[in-house]
Amino acid sequence: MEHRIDKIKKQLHSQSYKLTPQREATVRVLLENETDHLSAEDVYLLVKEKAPEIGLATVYRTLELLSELKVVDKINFGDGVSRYDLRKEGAEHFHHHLVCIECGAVEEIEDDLLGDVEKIVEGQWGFEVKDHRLTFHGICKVCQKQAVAASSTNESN
Amino acid sequence: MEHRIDKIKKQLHSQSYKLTPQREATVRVLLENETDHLSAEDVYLLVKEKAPEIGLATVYRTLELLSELKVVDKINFGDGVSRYDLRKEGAEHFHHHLVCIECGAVEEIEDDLLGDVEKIVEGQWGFEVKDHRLTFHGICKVCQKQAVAASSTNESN
DNA sequence: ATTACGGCGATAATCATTATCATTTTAGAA
DNA sequence: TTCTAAAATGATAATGATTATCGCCGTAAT
Repeated sequence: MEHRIDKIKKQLHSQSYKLTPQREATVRVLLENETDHLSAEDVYLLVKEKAPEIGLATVYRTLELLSELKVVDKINFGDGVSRYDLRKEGAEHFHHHLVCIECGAVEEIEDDLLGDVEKIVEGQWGFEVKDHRLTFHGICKVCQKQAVAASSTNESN
Repeated sequence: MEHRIDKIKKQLHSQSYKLTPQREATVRVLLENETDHLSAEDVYLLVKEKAPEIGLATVYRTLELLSELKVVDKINFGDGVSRYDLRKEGAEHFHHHLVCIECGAVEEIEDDLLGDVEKIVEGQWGFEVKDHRLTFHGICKVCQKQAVAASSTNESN
């Protein structure tokens, strides 16, 4: 953890930004909730537990800054809010998401699934790919099971 | 065009919705600007040219309705607004986008690039894919050329 | 003709995000 | 260490997209 904080600190310094206590607290919250997809409000509430004096605007500013530095990715699942997702260590590409349309659960996929597709896009469309966003919408394992269970209960229908 | 309007009319009727003049005017605007990615405000202004009495709220309501019926897809490129994109005739899948980070141009790709990837997701993660969103961010052909031109002009640097 | 209801337009309300501004903190320079 | 300019912060106002409300209208069935 400290290692990753240090790394982010260096990234900030390289652009002559500082790792202020507020920024550090925000980064720690992101690290501690790496598997979630927190909104700015979520982050704000969590940071407040450790640093109650922080303001919402500062959280927004910090998330925006981290986003510019590509430390986090700003994503949007179609509900009205932006969510912030820490890039994995040394991750070249943005990871992918599986969003369940039943329960809303979001699962992450780290594997690079798009290598071939990117080659096609670059070759066939002459488009120089810098990043991508891939989200699948569908039914997660858990909800599939529940659907099966529900249909066997109501077999009379 | 009339054929597609008819089809949408039937889709509405099948859920006991009506194709009112306002809804028809909105659909026509979408059909006439099929290659664009209009925001609700954009649609509103265009519909107003034909039907000046229409209200913004009605446009939002209509777009929401069409979205539920899967006649349009609601997409989000990270600027603060939702955009609405007509599904192609008989398109099984949502199409993909290439967004240029230089000039903001958006190109569409109709080809199904994700067949193999979806198989992996279904097989390896047990996730039942219903739909997907794929957007590449990068540099479009035009901006690539301009970058080359600019660098040859400034070769002294 | 009456009524019930879906749909409408105008506009107020909401909610996430951004801008403003006075104050505080910080990193060097003196 | 003290001073100073720039950067950062917190509180809050402003913005802007979207949604909710509400009174009214047109239609279709009674």
